[in-house]
Amino acid sequence: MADGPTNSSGENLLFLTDEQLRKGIEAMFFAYRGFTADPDRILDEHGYGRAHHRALHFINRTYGTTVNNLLLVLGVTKQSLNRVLRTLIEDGLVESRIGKTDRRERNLYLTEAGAALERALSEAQRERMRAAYRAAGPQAVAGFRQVLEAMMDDEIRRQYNTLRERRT
Amino acid sequence: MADGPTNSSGENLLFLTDEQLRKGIEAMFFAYRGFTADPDRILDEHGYGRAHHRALHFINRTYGTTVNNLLLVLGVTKQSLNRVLRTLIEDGLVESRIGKTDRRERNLYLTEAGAALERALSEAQRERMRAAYRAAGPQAVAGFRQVLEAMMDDEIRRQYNTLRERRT
DNA sequence: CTTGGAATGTCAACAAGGCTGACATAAAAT
DNA sequence: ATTTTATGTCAGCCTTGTTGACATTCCAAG
Repeated sequence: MADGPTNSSGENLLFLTDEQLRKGIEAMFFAYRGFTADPDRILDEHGYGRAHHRALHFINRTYGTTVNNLLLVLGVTKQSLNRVLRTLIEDGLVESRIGKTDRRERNLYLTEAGAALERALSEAQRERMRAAYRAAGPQAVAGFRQVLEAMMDDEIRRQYNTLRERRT
Repeated sequence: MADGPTNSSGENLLFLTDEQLRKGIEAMFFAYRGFTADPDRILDEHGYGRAHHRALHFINRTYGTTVNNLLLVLGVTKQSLNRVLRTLIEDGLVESRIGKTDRRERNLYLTEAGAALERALSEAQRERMRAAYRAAGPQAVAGFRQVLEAMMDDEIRRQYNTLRERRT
């Protein structure tokens, strides 16, 4: 099952052929397609795209976040994010309130309808993730997370690690 | 390290909270960004996008593949693929030969220049994958691959499994 | 053999969502 | 008080997805 010989501590003896790495690359590509497939279907019914999903997800996660905050996490330009936000606000899924301390900022919140769509999307995605986790087992899940974390860019990993438990 | 209690065989006792699953979802999102970051930079210098990378990758992998074959793997429409292929052919990175047995088909090959770019792209991507694998260790890598496979759609998993070793 | 359908690939036009540039407004600094 | 900086919005471009229309080639039914 392991991809090469190891010593007792399981470190430093990974012999990785280009072919093994290539296989990993393709696994990542194909798995990501599966990962987005279910929410994509739901989004399509509502006339939205993946960009809307990402926005809903992170607004839900960090209640009252600002536009600036959001685009740091999403890694897109504010102009690009703005288009998506505008439609979500117009459609009544997101509420944008002028900042209390800094009136340049806009604090973002999901409305009831926004929260409902977010729930539907993330439930579909969680369902697939849950099934994959169940099929692979807890040890595999731990390894999965370790490799993914190691694959992130450094600043992003910090972002990722500052997630804290939240109630919906 | 495990995500929940397990019995001796490590199966069937995964208690997955929504928060744990949400963390996995975000890990996937952020890791995929890292995964594509290095090739994206190279592509940008050449005026290409991710679509070109995918085409180069799979043409390299399955030498002489047809357009039809390719778009099944890539999961896009032939019209979309065609635009990308056309530029690659015009730029002399890909050669398109009329099929020998079926003259409707086009067999696709990388030229020397195309192979060189593919090598540069995949080397950058492999380097990140290699670093992540090294950091996480062989057991984690095995788990990573298991979860990714479980996350794919069924037909895609078949595609993925029919990969065979190839020399560049 | 011919003819009608199915398969393969190309061309055209449209939509989503990236991008940069220009700008209004608010805050901060000089 | 005025300049500089930060946040967010509006306009327009480009890549890459989409569907529709079509030419070519193959194959099967008559």
